[in-house]
Amino acid sequence: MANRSCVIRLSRYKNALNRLKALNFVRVFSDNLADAAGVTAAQVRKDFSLFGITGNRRGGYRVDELAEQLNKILGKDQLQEVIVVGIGNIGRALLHYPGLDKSGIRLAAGFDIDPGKVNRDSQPPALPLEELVDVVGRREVKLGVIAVPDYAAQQVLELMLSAGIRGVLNFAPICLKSPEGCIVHNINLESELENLIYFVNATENAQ
Amino acid sequence: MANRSCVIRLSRYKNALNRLKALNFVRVFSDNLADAAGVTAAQVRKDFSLFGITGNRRGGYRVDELAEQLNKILGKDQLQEVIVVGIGNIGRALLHYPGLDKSGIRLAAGFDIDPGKVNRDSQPPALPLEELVDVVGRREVKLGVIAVPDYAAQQVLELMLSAGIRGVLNFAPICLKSPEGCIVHNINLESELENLIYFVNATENAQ
DNA sequence: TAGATTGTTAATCGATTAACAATC
DNA sequence: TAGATTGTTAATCGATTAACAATC
Repeated sequence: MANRSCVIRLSRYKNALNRLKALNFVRVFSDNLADAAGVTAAQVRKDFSLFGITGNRRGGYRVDELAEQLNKILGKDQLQEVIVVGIGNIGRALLHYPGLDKSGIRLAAGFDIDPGKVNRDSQPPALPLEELVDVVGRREVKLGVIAVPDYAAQQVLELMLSAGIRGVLNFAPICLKSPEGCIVHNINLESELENLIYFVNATENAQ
Repeated sequence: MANRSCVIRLSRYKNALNRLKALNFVRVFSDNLADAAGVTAAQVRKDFSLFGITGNRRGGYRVDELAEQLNKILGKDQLQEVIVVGIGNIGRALLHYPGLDKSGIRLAAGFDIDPGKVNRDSQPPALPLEELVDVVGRREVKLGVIAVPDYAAQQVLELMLSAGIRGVLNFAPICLKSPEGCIVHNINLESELENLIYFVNATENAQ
């Protein structure tokens, strides 16, 4: 199994390929993809070999074939439904994030504990939290986003687990651990900014 | 200089320490912090030694001293101002992200190219893009967030650079490279979901 | 064929973990 | 002192890079 960094690179290759496809490119070399993704050509070929993806010696890779293989690895060969819990600033923004539908990801519904946030007619609909288990079970949703305050995040994760969610993106400012049978990735705005601050200071002082 | 993973761990230690402080803890062991951050105790001590942070053999670390040292490394000993460019769904959500002010980060202003988005009375104010260079220069802002559509991201980055921004968080769905003298971190919702999808499928098939 | 690019092996690099002497 | 925890060195692990034979 590949690691997180490797899969992020695959996403980048895939995005670069889509751009090349739009430009009617037929073939691409590991060198080209390396430039596009900001890595070395050896890295590109190594990543591909990990997934048994092969090209032609001397002829590089066929853009369409390669795109198809990467799409399959990244689950883009089938519709992926995602739910969002917490319809505050972040949750609402994610529910209306543009461009996801074009890439095979559908935001199925938002959920909130506040009845005032419910709106069954919006697209995607905003539903009461009590309906989460039912919707997730019925539509076999595998992915969820947590966008609630920190004190509610753990509870929401447990609700998602009981409903059958298998992968979670957590935007709440608390580090949730991946429980058995589920993968949780944490995205913390404050940590990201602190990271940036550290490196800005570090490079400044290095000069 | 530490790497990104290490600095993310420092943020986690810092957050755990703040919680311990609120509970009036005076001392903490590497074991405790390891549990809180989901790493090994050896990792914690190794991270600290990289920054010359020392505790007491047998006595662990003083919570207040340790918190202060980590805060300094992460720039939390001084106010950090941040600007946001692009007042769409994501930009607006980030501008009103709660809790940042409590942690020494101030969202100074939002900027948008659309005059209809301008609102000088909102908190933080929403200003026309033309005023970015002036505001950033006058207040010596070092950090910026990009929340514009993909086709505008590179231009916005260049504007930020010319204004003197040194660290950028890019939420636009295109991978921006760090130019000379500036650090860019990309956060791409689609890639994050693709990542999750890959690992969900990979663990499912492994069973 | 000659030349260029892949696919893979080996070498390098860096980060994490284990172990344990130092010491509070 | 005896016991527990640090700080650091060495060992391990894994990922990246370099190199080059295979081959289109």
